Formats: sequence, structure tokens, C-alpha cells
Amino acid sequence: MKDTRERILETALDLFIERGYERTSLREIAERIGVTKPALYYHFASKEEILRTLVEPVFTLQESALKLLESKPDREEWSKGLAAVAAWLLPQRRLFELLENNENAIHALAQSSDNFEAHAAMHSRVDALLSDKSTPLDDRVRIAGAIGVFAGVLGLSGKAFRNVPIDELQPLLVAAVNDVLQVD
Amino acid sequence: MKDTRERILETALDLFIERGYERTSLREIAERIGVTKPALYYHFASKEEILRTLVEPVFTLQESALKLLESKPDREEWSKGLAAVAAWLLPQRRLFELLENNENAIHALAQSSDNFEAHAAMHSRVDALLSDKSTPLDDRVRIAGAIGVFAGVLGLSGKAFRNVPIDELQPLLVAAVNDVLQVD
DNA sequence: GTCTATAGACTGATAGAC
DNA sequence: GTCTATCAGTCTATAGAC
Repeated sequence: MKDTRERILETALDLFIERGYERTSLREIAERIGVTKPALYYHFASKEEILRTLVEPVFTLQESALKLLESKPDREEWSKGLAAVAAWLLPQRRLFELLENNENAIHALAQSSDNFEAHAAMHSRVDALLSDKSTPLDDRVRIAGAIGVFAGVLGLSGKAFRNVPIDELQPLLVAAVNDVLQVD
Repeated sequence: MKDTRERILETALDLFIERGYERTSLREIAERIGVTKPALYYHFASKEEILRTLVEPVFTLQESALKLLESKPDREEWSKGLAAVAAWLLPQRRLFELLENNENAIHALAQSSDNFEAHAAMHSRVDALLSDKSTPLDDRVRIAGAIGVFAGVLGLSGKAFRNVPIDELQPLLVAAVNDVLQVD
């Protein structure tokens, strides 16, 4: 039998993706594992802390993405940055599904937690870049589109592309992103 | 003073987008309008019915998109279809934000409501198309990417592109989608 | 480390007066 | 159409035994 703490995280990840964070109760998680609710509180101080623990690893990645943003990159640098993010995130598709399906909950988390300003900052940074009228509108639409391709393929990769090997998927994803950004 | 029913819908749309369906309580909606909770129940039978009323208009559109899917379209037909959807949806960006931020809640709605199988059917249809191994993987990635561009630009259009005229945005969006689909 | 039992704070929804 | 008052149900979280 696996470590209970680990099983809590696995089950929470499944349910948070499937039903969403707020629609998932601790009772549900506990029952699926085969323990009672207070047992969860031995391993985690709160429901939020379970979500926080799941999401935290992604924020190191977001930090570097933020750094790239601050350098006002052109389309080619954007393309390279997204490729790097893809390489890191593709092996953890489910983590990405969690982010995609629970943006609101994670955003609320970001406001109340200390280590999480990076997440909020990331959003307003992207917003600022896409709103910046000194950048041609076409460029901005292309950047938004590139993020969209990325999110679309990665988000769907958890379902439709579940059985596709990463080595096969990654170059196709990068190629599609490059076409939107009109590089190469 | 506007019709109360209309003000409920407007306020609910704002809050469902901003905080998410499940994080928004009827008390919040009522207070922001300046009435009490039971007043809401005079106009709507349930919280779900408010969401249903907001979302319903989109489902006619999804029906035609579904029809297009059933014809196993090639990339060019896909491109035309997405352009038509863009023309319809761009003027109602906020409605699209509602869909994007509350997929889980709307999906749950679709299971319990009669007029809403179309929505669930749509999802499994897209899934089936993207999983269909008789279609080359590259094509499937491109289609997922095109949907992504679409969702990315439309979703962000509510924020970063809020002040961009639709006539200006639409051709750029369509051009980006076409580049992902490698048509024209 | 896991349990029983329960506190305490919401929530969606209803009854009935005005 | 809107109110006051209230119900029943659910939730997160905790106290304390084993």
C-alpha cells in the first residue's frame, strides 16, 4: 500500500480535474482512498494546502516564463520560450489539465498565499504585453494565438492525445506554434 | 431602473466570469443588485436556471458546429467553419469568457438538463475526431491548435483586446487560424 | 495515523406576510 | 415583486479517544 499522503495527492488531482476544485469535497477524496476525513487533516492543514502542493511545482516554470516576458521578446524568442515550456510541461499533462480546469480557484489561492504572487504577476504581465499598443495588433494577436495553440494541444493531450508519445507530439506542437508566430 | 430579471442576468454574468459559478452565491448577486435572495427566486427557479439562461444562446451555434464536424471536414472546411463561429461569437466576447471559465459547471449542467445533450455530444465529437487514428496525427494536432488559437484570442479579447474593434480583430484571428491549418 | 463526533459557517431553497 | 424568517443540507475544520 502506497503512502497515504501520496494517495491523497493522486486522488485529489483526479477529482480536481474531473469535477473541479470547489465541486470536490474532502469527504469524496477520503472515501475514495478508504479513510475518513480527519485523516486528511493529519497530512494537510487545509483543502487549500492540497491544491497548493499540487500546483506549486509549476510556479518555478512560470517564474522563468515571466523573466522571458520582461525582456520584451520578439516572435522568435517567444517561439523558443514556448518550446522550452512545452518540453517541461508535456510529460506532466495532467498537471496542466489541473491548471486549465481550475483557473479561478488557483487565482483565489494566489491572492491569499505568499509564494503565489508570481502567478498573479504572470497574468497581469501577459495582459500588459497584449494590451501594449506600441506593439502592432497583428503581433499581439499572434502571441495570444500561440499561447492558445499551446494550451489547446496540451489541454487536449490529456484526452485525445493521451497515448501519443511525447517525442512525437512535441515537434508537431512546436511546428504549429511557429506557424502562428510566422517564424522559420 | 432596468428590469430586475435583466439586472440579475447581467450581474450573474459578471460574477460567474470573475469568481466562477460555484464561488458565486445568490446572496452576492442579490446584494449587488440591491434586493434580497428570495427576490431572485421570483424570477428564476434555481441558481442553475440562471446559468442555463445565460448559456443557452450559444448552443444553437454549437449545433451547427457539430453538424460541420459530422461531415468529416478537411482543413479548409474547418477554417471556414471557425471563421463563421468567430463572426458570431466575437460580438459576444463575454459570453465566451463565461464558457471558458466555467466549463466544469456547464458540463455538470449538461448532464442534468434535457436541452443540453448537444453540449456533451459536442465534446465527445471533438474528442472522437482528435482521437481518430485514421487521420494523420499532424492534422489532428493542427485542428486542436486551431481551436486553441480561437479560444486564446477570443478569451483574451475580453481583457487585452477589449477596446479593439471587431472588424479589425476578426480578419487577424481568421488569418492566424488559417496559418495553423496551413490553408491559403 | 486513523477514528467518532461535532462545532460552526455557509449554501440553496421555501413559506407566508405585505 | 419583494420582503422577513427559517429549513434542511452540505461543507471545512477541530477536539479528543484509541
